[in-house]
Amino acid sequence: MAANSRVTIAAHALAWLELARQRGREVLTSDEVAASINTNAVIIRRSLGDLQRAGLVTARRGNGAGFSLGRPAAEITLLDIWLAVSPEPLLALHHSEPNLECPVGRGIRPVLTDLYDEATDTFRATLARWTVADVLERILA
Amino acid sequence: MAANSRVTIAAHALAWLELARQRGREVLTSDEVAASINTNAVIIRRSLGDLQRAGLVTARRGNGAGFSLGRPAAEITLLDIWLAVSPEPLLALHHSEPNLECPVGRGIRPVLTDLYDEATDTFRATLARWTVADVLERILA
DNA sequence: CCAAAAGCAACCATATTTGTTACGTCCGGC
DNA sequence: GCCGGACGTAACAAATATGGTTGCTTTTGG
Repeated sequence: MAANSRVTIAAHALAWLELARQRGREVLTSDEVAASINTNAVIIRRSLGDLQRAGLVTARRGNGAGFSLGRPAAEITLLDIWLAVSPEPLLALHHSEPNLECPVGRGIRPVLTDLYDEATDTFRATLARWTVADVLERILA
Repeated sequence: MAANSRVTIAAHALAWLELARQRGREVLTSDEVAASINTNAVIIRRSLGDLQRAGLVTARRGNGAGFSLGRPAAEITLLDIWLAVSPEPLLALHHSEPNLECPVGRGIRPVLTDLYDEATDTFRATLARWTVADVLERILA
């Protein structure tokens, strides 16, 4: 259980929702999504809950309820997913404050922050170039 | 203690080694490096041990020993550091195998692998544009 | 009203990271 | 050749995150 797989879970769920939609099933339950991903339904509800808060899916409760895409699959990028489910930085700064008596300890944090932000931005830009529709298309190809 | 700060620790240590070198101290002990980073000397020896295995620093043992840069600071990039300190994937695939009965479960892994690799490559490319000398220069500016 | 399904809280097991202690190993200097 | 300083490393603890599981509450269509 090292690196987190939340983007994977969420992308899988969205691709599956879209495929089901194309097949005429507008709504899937968390159990049905969980069956494809081979995990627990609670995990799916947690993940899709994040996506719902970001507007990427809609959830209906009550009898006959379930999840649907919140907007067309071609308008949901992997960046949208990443932002919805994984708010952690890719690289962390010091855990405890460095020694401010030392010139390096005093000045390094803003420099690394800038640098990490720059790298993270390029990472995000790549994710932004892919949509759920693209992913599903490549899966079915 | 969530996200790991190993790149930060290693970059800090290298910048500090370079500054010491410019000031005439070719060798620093793990205790001296730890003092700037405000952590334990064992953490430094572990981190610099990784860097040594990658050739980024040299370690001398015995009396009066310590660590020095393995090559000029202008020739050590942040990517070198990232690769040296055991880079985990930025995004993980499924934790347990998805349901292969489902078209999405069957096909999604290579697609996401490709996509994650592409994003990771751009992340790495940004790290590769920065050297320890650049970082130190910006710290002192 | 009822039943189905999301929402949610409380756990548990596992893994990782950082930190700490302790000890082995190496090696320059006396 | 010994000695002491410093790296190398193993073992362990505390804190945190993740994934998983169970059980209960809430919502809502029929």
